[in-house]
Amino acid sequence: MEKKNYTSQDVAEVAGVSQSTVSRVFAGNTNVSEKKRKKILAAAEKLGYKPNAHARSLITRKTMMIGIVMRNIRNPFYSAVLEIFHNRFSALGYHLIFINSENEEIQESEVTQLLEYNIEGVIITDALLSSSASEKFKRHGIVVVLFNRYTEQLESSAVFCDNYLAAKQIATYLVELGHQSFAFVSGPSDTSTTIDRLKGFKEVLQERGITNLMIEPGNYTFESGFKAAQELMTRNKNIDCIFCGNDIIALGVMDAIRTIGLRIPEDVSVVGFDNIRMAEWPSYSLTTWEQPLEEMVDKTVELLVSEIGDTNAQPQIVMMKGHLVVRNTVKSRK
Amino acid sequence: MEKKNYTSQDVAEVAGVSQSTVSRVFAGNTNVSEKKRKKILAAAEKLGYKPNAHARSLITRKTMMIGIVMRNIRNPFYSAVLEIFHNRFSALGYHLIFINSENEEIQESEVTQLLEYNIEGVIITDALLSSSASEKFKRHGIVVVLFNRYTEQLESSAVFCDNYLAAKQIATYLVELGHQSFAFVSGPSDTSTTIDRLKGFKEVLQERGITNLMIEPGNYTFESGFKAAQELMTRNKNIDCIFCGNDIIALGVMDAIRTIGLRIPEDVSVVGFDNIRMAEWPSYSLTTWEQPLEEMVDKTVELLVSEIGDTNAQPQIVMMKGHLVVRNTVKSRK
DNA sequence: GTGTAAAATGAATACGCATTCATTTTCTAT
DNA sequence: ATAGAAAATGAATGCGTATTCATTTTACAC
Repeated sequence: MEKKNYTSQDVAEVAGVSQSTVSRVFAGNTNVSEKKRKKILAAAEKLGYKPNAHARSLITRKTMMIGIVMRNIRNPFYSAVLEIFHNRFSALGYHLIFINSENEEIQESEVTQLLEYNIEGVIITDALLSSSASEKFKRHGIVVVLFNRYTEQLESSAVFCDNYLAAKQIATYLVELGHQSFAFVSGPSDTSTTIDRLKGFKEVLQERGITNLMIEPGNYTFESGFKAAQELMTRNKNIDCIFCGNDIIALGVMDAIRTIGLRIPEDVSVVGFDNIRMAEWPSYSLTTWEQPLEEMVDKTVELLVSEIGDTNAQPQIVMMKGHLVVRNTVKSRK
Repeated sequence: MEKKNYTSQDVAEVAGVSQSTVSRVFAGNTNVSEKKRKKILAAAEKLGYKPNAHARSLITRKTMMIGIVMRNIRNPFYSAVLEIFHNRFSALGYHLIFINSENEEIQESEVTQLLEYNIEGVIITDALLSSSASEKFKRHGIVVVLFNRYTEQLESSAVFCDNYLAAKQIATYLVELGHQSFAFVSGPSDTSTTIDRLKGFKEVLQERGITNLMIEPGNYTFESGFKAAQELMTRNKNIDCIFCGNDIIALGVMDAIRTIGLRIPEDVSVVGFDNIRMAEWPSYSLTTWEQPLEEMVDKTVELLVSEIGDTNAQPQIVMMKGHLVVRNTVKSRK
């Protein structure tokens, strides 16, 4: 059993044609007679020939590779994101190089590796993009699109939910249902999602003259939500609603509250963000904000692909809406 | 702002040396004088040069790329698996091409694409490997290691938990606590995990002369667990324990049972498999079997890397143990 | 200083393919 | 049948690198 990787030259010899013609067949070039095409395909089949993507990319300058950088793949929201991105890119013939950034910021070495592979674009989800990294990508003509994030400098395109507006609507909803004492469990304080969600929430409360808002830091994990809720409820027993930076925090918050012996929503209302699948599990049945995940991914892919084709495209910011999904974790207190 | 991708030739000209010498520096070859090395690095820095991985792989015949095929990334077990695999391979300088197989079996087109990229190895997790695909990989000298799976023909290495033994111990545990009426919610019936877990469970019951075992099909999702439990409990109200094919099924089963109005573990005991993080969430506190995830990944990586280096390595089967994690979903009925 | 071994260097080449350009073959209109 | 256009083909070339081989430079012992 041979393990040799056959080349287009080998196929050409078996088929009795030139290497050029073999190449034309596999590049989808139409200028090949049907007779030779069949001969070539037969020879290729016999040899088990497949084109070498690396040699090809050297000439075409297309690698059909996209980098996707995530930090918290264990957050079900991002598992779903990854799945959908894969489906979309796969359909377009692109391949995904998966990078799980262990640190908040994407690391230099990770950037370098992506550069060496000449990826055509990169999607940054819940990791931070340093301006140094951003510049490197730009310098090498690699398209960057931020997903569920944006940077102030608007140096790369970004697709995200209007977190500010969503938080305002959630706050309004809670206020109008008669809640009095508010708490917010945040994600990392340097992420745009956290900043905007807090900002919108705070603003509405201020407008309504409500001052008792407690803010507890979290990091978008169940454990941080659990701890935050314990902390909050011991510091202030009057809290009657908690807005959580994301769903996974909300689940932790709910478990903590129940562990203390309080009931949801009778004693405390809880609202999440994302609408991950678990939010609708009967144990939680969480009222939350649904991000239009599929549409966000679609738009991201669309932006990325179009910018790959266009060397001097301008960065675009796409903000989506989403909507409140009412389940059973909020109670009217009027 | 130039967007040109500079080559080793460009660096050579700036540094006043030959292309060979530049290549030597970036390939880590030591035969370069310190003086020229510095000049070259300075020139490379100035130009923003980076080696081209594709051109390099053409010569070295090493792509440093590994394919990882998963089917159900939304199962938290596999999110964790992906994260750990990435960490390990990243440390070794390998890159991960992520494939989310939408079908049970890895598709021909996916195999072809991986082949064209000359990946050095592929890890198949919860997808099925057709013998046609397996043969293709083998034919092209691509190492295959199955993770949490194996095939009867032993044509590729595999790392998995001893599901048969684990299921036997779980069955024994339940029997000795005095349970009388058993149910099993399975995964897809053609996976080795399902087959072995069912086999071990069944055998112990037979040994003990217990015949009332109900088997309900599932597919390793929450929804399937939920539905299965509804079905089981309406068909047979006496069931006092349910062994679930994996944790995510178990969570669905628990929610269904509680929705019906029964209590866990007072009315029904539930046991899962995997020990995903959610299993220890207070809402569930699931008794389950822990798979030694990190060790399994480590072993898989070790096997893969060693087989990459050794063209005629023999397939190895590595079976690990794991252990029961007792929480609060099983009650003694004696 | 000379002679020799070792280290450093550059020219040339190959990796596998797509593409350009020149040439040959086939097709169409008359 | 023949001119002319169109299609098909092959030879040659280059993508960016690592590596071999021959040559030059340096280091070292005497």
